[in-house]
Amino acid sequence: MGSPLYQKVIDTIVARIAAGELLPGGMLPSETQLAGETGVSQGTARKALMMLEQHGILRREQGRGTFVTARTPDSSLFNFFRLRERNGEVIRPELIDERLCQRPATDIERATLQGAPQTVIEINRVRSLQGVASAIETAVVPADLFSGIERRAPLPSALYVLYQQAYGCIVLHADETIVAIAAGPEEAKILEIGEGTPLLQVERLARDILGRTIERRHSIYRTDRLGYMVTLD
Amino acid sequence: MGSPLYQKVIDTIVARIAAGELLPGGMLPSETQLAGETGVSQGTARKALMMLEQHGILRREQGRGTFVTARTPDSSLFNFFRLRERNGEVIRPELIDERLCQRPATDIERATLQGAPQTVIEINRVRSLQGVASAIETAVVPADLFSGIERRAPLPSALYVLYQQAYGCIVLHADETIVAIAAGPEEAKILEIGEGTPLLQVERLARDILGRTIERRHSIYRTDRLGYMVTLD
DNA sequence: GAGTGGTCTAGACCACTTT
DNA sequence: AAGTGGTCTAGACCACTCC
Repeated sequence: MGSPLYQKVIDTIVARIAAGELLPGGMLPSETQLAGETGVSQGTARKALMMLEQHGILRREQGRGTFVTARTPDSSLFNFFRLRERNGEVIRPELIDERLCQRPATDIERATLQGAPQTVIEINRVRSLQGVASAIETAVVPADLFSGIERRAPLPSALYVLYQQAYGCIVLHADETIVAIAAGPEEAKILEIGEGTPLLQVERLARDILGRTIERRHSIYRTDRLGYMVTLD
Repeated sequence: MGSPLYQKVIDTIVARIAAGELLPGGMLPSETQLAGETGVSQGTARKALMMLEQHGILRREQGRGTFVTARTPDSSLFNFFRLRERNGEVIRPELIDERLCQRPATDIERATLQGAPQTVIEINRVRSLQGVASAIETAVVPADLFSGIERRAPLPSALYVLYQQAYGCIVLHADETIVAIAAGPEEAKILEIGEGTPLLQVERLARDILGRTIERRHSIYRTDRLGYMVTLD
């Protein structure tokens, strides 16, 4: 094998997390223990741990230990819900409507979602921000990967916490395409705005810790008082 | 001093780059040389170099050496111009109009831009994408930091390359706020669209290698055929 | 072949947290 | 006091690039 030793250590840790042996929030063995288990030196185990920390998979605290990053409602909100007040403050969205349905996957869903699923679950939700209906979200996930999710309704506000806790899918990364659209009759009615009002449309592909695309999400936001904040580097 | 040794190494390298002693694209001394110069071990110098590589400030190539990241027109386009075709392909924008003016800074500009400038340069440009006027950009920079920039008109398409090559400001990071707006009479005329057409408005604060906010940028995009692509993690 | 970064080891000491 | 991660060192060997 041409891969470095630390990569093997990384792979075993990621596999253990994905398999549920290491639970989010749980503590890993110490550097020396891990080194012994995997047959490498402490420095090499350390390198693996530091790389996983930088990927956001682990959290390390001096004097305490190394822990699996838990996707809490707060961290999920902060990382993957990008609507902010104009001054940058985080907003707590409120769920005001939710519908789930199971349906055949479209071609593009089959082509992009993990496992090329024949069937998907579609989750339609409307969120209210500061008392104003402001977001229409449609999440689509493979039915086989998230079997039984429809029986868990009503779902928590932060879906990614559910994905992690109930299905072991830790969402770490998302690619988004943002465009401006005019409100159609549907959106106008739900958001209580005039037809033609400019809205932000965000298409998201979310990937989990294993790099699998596990969700397609289509969101529409009112941005008359709020802004969608992102970072480039 | 309570700071680790590698931080000192990082600081000296960043200072040398900011001072123009190390030019973008230029090669740094080898790990062992750098270790000797700064009085640390090779491993410590290595750690500093790796951290700078992860911040995008350096680029390391096995067998060749370590180089200062050069902001080329291509890399600048790729990193900081996020309009893409719907399939994700990069687009080369064309400059079709440019105006510069010098004016007093507004309160918010003085509060956010490096050095609390009294005077700023405003750069207004219109870009065409695939033959269609599609972007109206307004960049505002401190006049003292970019003195004489008005005499360089017409400016290159990639402003960040100019900032780097002529003024030593290496832009590495940007925070953006995105909202949907309706085209007003001005935008409608320039972009040859109907008033009220939904447009994407992006407000950007760009920071350089020293963490200084050196540019405020206000961009308006047609997104009827293109999309603004970003990544979250 | 000489010089570069990439990997790996073994061990030392420090700072912090917990008991 | 014991255990954890954080820093630092010194040295080895490998893979790659360039001459």
